[in-house]
This record gives sequence, structure tokens and C-alpha cells, in this order.
Amino acid sequence: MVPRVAKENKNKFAILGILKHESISGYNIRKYYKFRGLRFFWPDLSLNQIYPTLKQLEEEKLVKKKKIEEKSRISNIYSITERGKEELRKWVSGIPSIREMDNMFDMTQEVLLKTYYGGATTAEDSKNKILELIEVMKEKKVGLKNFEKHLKLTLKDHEDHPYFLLSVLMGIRIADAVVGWGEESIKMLKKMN
Amino acid sequence: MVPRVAKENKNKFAILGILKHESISGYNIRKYYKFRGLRFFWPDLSLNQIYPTLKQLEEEKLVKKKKIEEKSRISNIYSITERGKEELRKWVSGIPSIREMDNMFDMTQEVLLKTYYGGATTAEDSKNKILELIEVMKEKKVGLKNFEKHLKLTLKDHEDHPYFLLSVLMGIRIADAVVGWGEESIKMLKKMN
DNA sequence: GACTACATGTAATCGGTTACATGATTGG
DNA sequence: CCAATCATGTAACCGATTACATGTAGTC
Repeated sequence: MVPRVAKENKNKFAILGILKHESISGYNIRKYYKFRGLRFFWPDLSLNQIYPTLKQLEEEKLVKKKKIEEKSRISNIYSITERGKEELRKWVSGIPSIREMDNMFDMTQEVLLKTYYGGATTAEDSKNKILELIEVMKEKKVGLKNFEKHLKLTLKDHEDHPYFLLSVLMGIRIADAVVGWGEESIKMLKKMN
Repeated sequence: MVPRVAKENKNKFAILGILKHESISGYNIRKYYKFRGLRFFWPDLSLNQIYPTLKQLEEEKLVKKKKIEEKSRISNIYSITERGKEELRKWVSGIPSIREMDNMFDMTQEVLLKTYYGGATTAEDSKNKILELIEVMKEKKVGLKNFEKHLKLTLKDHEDHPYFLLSVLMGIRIADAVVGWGEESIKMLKKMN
């Protein structure tokens, strides 16, 4: 029997990354998510998800809970443990398996989250991930360009084809945007050394 | 008690849209997904998901199953019913609630799937959806530009800030790409009339 | 004979959403 | 005093993934 590998709970690392940046309560993790820009590219981190995940992280000894009274208010402040930092670093530095993905949004999201928490590992690790993303996106673009050519020739064969073409054009735009971003990012990361 | 509104099963409509284009088997829905470009921007449609969904669609009388023997092979060919076509049209023509979303990828994906199946409704419907996406993306960009300004000023205050900046820059690139695509698409849809 | 592609499903489980539940504090 | 915000959770359910299960047809 092959051991079952559960789909990674990425919200776990999203939360761990926030706690690496600062020690805060569950309620404030939600605010952090909402007000630091993470929400623009990462799926909703709701409180109903944050609290159980924190409980799980505590059981795994990746975070520590402390009851703190502040301005006559009691809240549970969570902070990352050494073990948690190491777990985060391992996850962030790991090359995401974007080669097995087709969906351009999925792969971009994955690399973006790891880039966002790039402070948890070395600039070199971040650079490598972005370089791979650039490469894969360029390959996707070649495939999309072929679709475009084919659809432009068969535009009038089926009422659906013009709409298929529109979605392919979006794919090409996304690929270009990601490659452009990647190249700009590589330059910025080099300057940081 | 407020009635529970289940999260829309979008794969249901993805499959319905494929069957509107052509009558095929579950196995071939998977191939369609893989080879028509849908995979570039829509999450994996696996066979383990396709079969139960087809069963559900059949129960709802949105599709019809027919056992067909072809080249000594028996397969279940599914075709869309009139009711299914109407259900698809209603879904495609509905304005997605992207204003309640923060995640730029989510909103783009949602509009893209509806654009992909634009043949199920009028060009006018597709245009309206894209116009709204352009507007929302422009708003997101304003927010991201503010983040960018702030992060550039505080770049050296925290080791994480350069990485936050990188993710914000990606957001800006995505926003620009989507707006550019939207404007190009509007022009193409106008020509189609 | 082994491998790939065709072809269809079920069972167990996980991750995430919706809904429910409770209570304190602050500001108008 | 009422609304918004602070603050933390549980229960039920749904959607999607992983794993399991089975069998045929064609090709190297």
C-alpha cells in the first residue's frame, strides 16, 4: 500500500509566516491578512479557519499560546517556536512542484506565497523559484500561441471559438506579466546581496 | 434561520459548458479539459470528480446519458438537455460577485470561465462582465500602488519588506495585464456584433 | 508479456465554508 | 442604547483529493 500524502494545507504556512513576522492573536491574523496585501493574491483566511489551524499548529509545537491581558481585554497571543521557524524555512525554501501543474494561476499563487515569506530563507532560494517560474511560463506561452494560431484560423467554424480565443489571449497576457515580474524580481534580489 | 447557500460548484458548470459544445463521455471530458486550453486557467477536473458530477447533473435532468457502442467499446455518451442549456445560460449571463472578492486570481478565473463559455449567452453579457472586471482591477491597482509607495519607504525597516514589495509588484503586473486584456476583448466583442 | 490508453466507478478523508454560539468593550 | 469592533470558538456540511477497484483494447 502506497502511503497517502495529504494535500498540503498551505494556510498553515500562511499563518506560520505571519507569526514569524510578529506575535499576534487569531483575530489579528485575520486583520494582518486583510491589510498587508496578502489578500490580493491569497485565498480568504477566515477566522473559522484560523482558530482550528492555530490549535493544530500548537499541537505540532510550531507555535506557542500565551494569554495576555491588554487594555482590560484578554486575548491569546501566538508566537512562533524555533521548531516552527525551521518548519517554515523548510517549506519556503522547497521548490514548488509547478512543473506538474497546468493552471497558471495556481503556480503563480504558489510561488508568490513563497516569495512573500522569502524573508524566512535566503535570497538565493527565492531567486531559484522565480527562475523556474519564468521558464515554465515561457513554455506555457508557446502552447498558448499555438492555440491562438489554430483558433484564429477556425474562428468562424463554431460560435464558441471567438470566446475560446479570448481566454487564450488572457493566458498569453498573464504569461507575459509573470515573466516580466520575474525578471524584474531577479534584478532586485541580486541588488540585495 | 437563514437558509444555507452552498458555495457554487463551478465544476458543474465547467462540465455543462463542455457538453454544450459537444456530446461526449466522462473520459473524454477529461481529455477536452486537458487539450482545449481550459487547463491553463481552470483548476484540475479529475475523473474522480467528473463521474460523480455527471451523475448529479443527470439526476437534475441537465444532461442525458446514452450507452453507445463504438469500435467494440461501450461508453456512456452524455449530452446536454434543453433545461441544461437554460441553466448554463443563466449561470454564464449572471454577473459574478467579484466586488466581494479581494483575490485578483479568483476574480479573473471566475470571469474567464464565464468568458470561455460566452457562446452560451449574448456578446453583450460577456462585455458587461469584462467591463466590471476592468473597473475592479483598476481599483485594486490603486490600493497596490499605495502599498508600493509605503513599502519602498520602509524597505530597510524589516527584513521581510523587500519580499512584500515583490508580491505587490506582481499584483500590479497582474492588474495591468487583466485591464489590457479586458480592453482588447471589448474591442473584439464589438466587432462581432 | 508488459505497457499504455480506454473506460467507469466507489470509499475514505481532508480542507474550507456556512451557520451557529457567546460575550466584552468602545464610540456615537 | 445601539452599532461596530474585539475576541474565540464549535458543528454541519460540501467539494475535492487520494486511494482503491475493475476490466478491455491496442501496441511494442
